[in-house]
Amino acid sequence: MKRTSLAGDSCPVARALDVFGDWWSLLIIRDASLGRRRFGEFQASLGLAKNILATRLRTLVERGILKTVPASDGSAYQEYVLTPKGHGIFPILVALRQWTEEFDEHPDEIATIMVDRANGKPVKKLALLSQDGRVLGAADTTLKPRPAPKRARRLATA
Amino acid sequence: MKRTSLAGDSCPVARALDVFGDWWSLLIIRDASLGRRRFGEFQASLGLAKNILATRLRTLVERGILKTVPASDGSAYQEYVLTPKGHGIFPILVALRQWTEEFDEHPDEIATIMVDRANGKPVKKLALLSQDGRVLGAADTTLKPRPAPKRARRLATA
DNA sequence: CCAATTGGTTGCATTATTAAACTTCGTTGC
DNA sequence: GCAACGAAGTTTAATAATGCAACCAATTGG
Repeated sequence: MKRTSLAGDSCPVARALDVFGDWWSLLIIRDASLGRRRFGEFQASLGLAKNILATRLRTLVERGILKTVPASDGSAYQEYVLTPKGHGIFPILVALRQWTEEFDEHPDEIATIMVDRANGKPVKKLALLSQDGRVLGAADTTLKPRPAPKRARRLATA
Repeated sequence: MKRTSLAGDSCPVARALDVFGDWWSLLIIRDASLGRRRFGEFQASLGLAKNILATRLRTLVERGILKTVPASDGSAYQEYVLTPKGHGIFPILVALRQWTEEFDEHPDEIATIMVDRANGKPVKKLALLSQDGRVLGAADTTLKPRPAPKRARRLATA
C-alpha cells in the first residue's frame, strides 16, 4: 500500500502535481523564486521540519526543479536555485496568488501584491487567449486528443 | 503535532494551497470542471479510496469550492458542482497543464490538448500583462506591501 | 583551537492515506 | 410490495508520511 503516484497518468495536470503537488514543494519553489537559496533560509521562512525540508529539496533537485550550486558568498556551503524547469512554475504561482486575491474570505490578511517592476503598478489578471487574440474562459475551451507528433513525413506509428 | 496549517499565512500562494493544495483536491476540481458530478464518477475516474474522496468532497463543500445539488437525472442522489469560487480555479489548472506541456520529460504520454471551442485551435500560453499591455516574466515583477483598502475616507486603522 | 552556526540525519510519536469489509439508503425487477 | 442490486458513504486495521526533538559532522568566527 503505497501512496498512489500520478507519474504515469496521461493528464498533464496530474503529471504536474506528481512533480510538485505535495504540501510543501510549491512553497519552497515560491521561496526560491523570491531569491531564497540556503537551507536555513527555507527552514526559517517556512517553519517546516528540517528532515522534511531535506527530503523535499532532494526530490526537487532529482526532478530538475532545483539545482545545487556552490554558495554565492564564497563559503563552502551549497545553495539551491531554480532551473529553467523550475522558473517555468512561475505562472502557476501567479495563478494561485490571483485566485486568493479574488476569492479569499479575508483579503485583508494578504500581505503583498504583485506589481510591474518597471512602474510599480499592479499586474493584470492572467489571460488565456485564443490564436486570434480573444480572451477565453473555461467554457470557451475543450480538450482534444493530442495530435501525433509529426515525424519527418512517414507512416504514423508504422 | 498536527499537520501544519497555512490558513493564517499572509502569503496568497500559501492561502490558496491551504484550501486545495493537498494530493487529491485539485484533481477532483479538474474532474468537476470536466463535467463530472457524481461520487461514483469521481471515484472511478481518480481511483482513490472512497473514504478519502468522501472527506475531500466534504471539505471542498465546506470551503465553498463545490456545492451539492439534487441529481440532474431526477434520482434522489446528490451531485457535486463547482461554485463560482471553484470555477475560479480554472486558470490554475491551465497553468499546471501548460507547465507539463512545456517541461515534461515524456510529452508523448500527454493525452489531450486544450483547444478553443470556437475553432478547435490550441489555446495560447497564459500571459501575464502589465497595465499598459506588456508581457511580463518573473523578473519583470516584484511584490509590494498591499495598500490599505480605502474605507470611505477616514483615518486609516483609526 | 574552541565555540557557535550550518546543514543535515536518526528515532519516535502522531497523523494521513490506503484497501477492504460493512452499512445504509435508493432503485429496479417482478 | 418485496427481494436483489447498485450508489454513496462509514468503519476498521495496516502502512506510509509528517512533525518534533535530539544528535552529529563539517564550517565558520574569534
